[in-house]
Amino acid sequence: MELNFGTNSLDNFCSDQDGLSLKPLRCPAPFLLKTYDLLEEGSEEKDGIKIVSWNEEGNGFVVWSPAEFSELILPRYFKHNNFSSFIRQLNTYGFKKTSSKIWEFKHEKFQKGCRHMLVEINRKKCEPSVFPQYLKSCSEENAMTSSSVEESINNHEILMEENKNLKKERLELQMQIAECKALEMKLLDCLSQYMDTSQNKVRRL
Amino acid sequence: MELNFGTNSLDNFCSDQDGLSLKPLRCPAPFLLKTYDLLEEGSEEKDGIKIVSWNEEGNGFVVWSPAEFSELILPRYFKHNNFSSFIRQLNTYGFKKTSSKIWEFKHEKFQKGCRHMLVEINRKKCEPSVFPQYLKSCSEENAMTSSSVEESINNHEILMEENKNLKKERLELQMQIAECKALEMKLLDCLSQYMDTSQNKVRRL
DNA sequence: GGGAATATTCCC
DNA sequence: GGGAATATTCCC
Repeated sequence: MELNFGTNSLDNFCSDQDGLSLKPLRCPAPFLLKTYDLLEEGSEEKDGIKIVSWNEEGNGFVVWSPAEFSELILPRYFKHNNFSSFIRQLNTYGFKKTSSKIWEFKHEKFQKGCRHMLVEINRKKCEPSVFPQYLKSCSEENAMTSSSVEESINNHEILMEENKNLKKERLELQMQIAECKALEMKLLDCLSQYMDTSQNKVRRL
Repeated sequence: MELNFGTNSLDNFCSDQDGLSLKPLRCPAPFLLKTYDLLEEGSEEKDGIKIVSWNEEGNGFVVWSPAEFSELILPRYFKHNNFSSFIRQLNTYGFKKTSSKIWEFKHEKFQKGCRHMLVEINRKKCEPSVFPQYLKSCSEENAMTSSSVEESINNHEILMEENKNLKKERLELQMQIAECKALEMKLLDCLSQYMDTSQNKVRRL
């Protein structure tokens, strides 16, 4: 079974140590904590050969032996033993592979001795571009060489599929709009605050 | 580690048995297959006491002993040993708890001896409540019962109409988003200009 | 029970 | 590398 590393909570707020002032403190994502801890918890070795470690500069890490890493390390920290799933997560959090020769990964905010910086690493949101590719949902099935009944059923299914996709797309667009509106509010808020501040500044002078 | 049950693929299409006609066949979701198999693979017992089994009528199943079920059964089929995660999945797929006294669950399409019916069980889609749900109605009409030719034509026209409207709506939403983005740009511009201006003002004073 | 975030898988 | 579906977790 999986080890438990203190913070398993999925939300990003923790209570303060003193238990009184409940100022919301950000917690790093579980994936980041586990990956960091995995590097700190002893230089992982097998038969005297390093499996995974921080790099020389301490500003990245190297998986020296992906096979051993997947088999021995991953299942101790995650619910799987697939190297590719681990990579997928690294990408999700914006890590970059630095070399085509070795499995070295870097992220500006992922550095040896800087566990506190992990909070600044954010999961990438999937933000569709302003005009999404509605070309994708277009159905391009030509294989209707059978009787007209089948054909009609087939057409029906294609229509249903397209319909379903359109509804999904609509929802996504509506959510995008909501996000835009939220951002507008923030900007307006920011603008008005700025105006206040600088007016005061002028007044004081 | 987890057992592997034939179909682990996450997409819902399988190739035909004969390997020639590649008509897409739906595969049940992994969760459903595992839950079904878990019930078929021997009456799970511990010390002569049933842990989980089909109910009398074979139209549902009962977790007789949640503690043993979580500890012994779940990790053999899933990547966890949490009863509540299992329940969460059941809810996601539309199962209903039938009693407040025992952990019995039913789904119309989940019946003993009917593994093939699992394909008809669909995951509930999460539609955020922020927006009006005037889209919730049409999703699962497969059963064209009797003199279905006229009906099918009728349905077809309705679908076409709905489809057309959806595309129109999409365009409108995309335009709304474009406007939002433009406004955002203006606001940002305004903000930066304002900052410049007021800094200059301060400098002059 | 279900919304929503993160994790894992599969596919392009 | 990343999109998208399903799985798992956490919270209300």
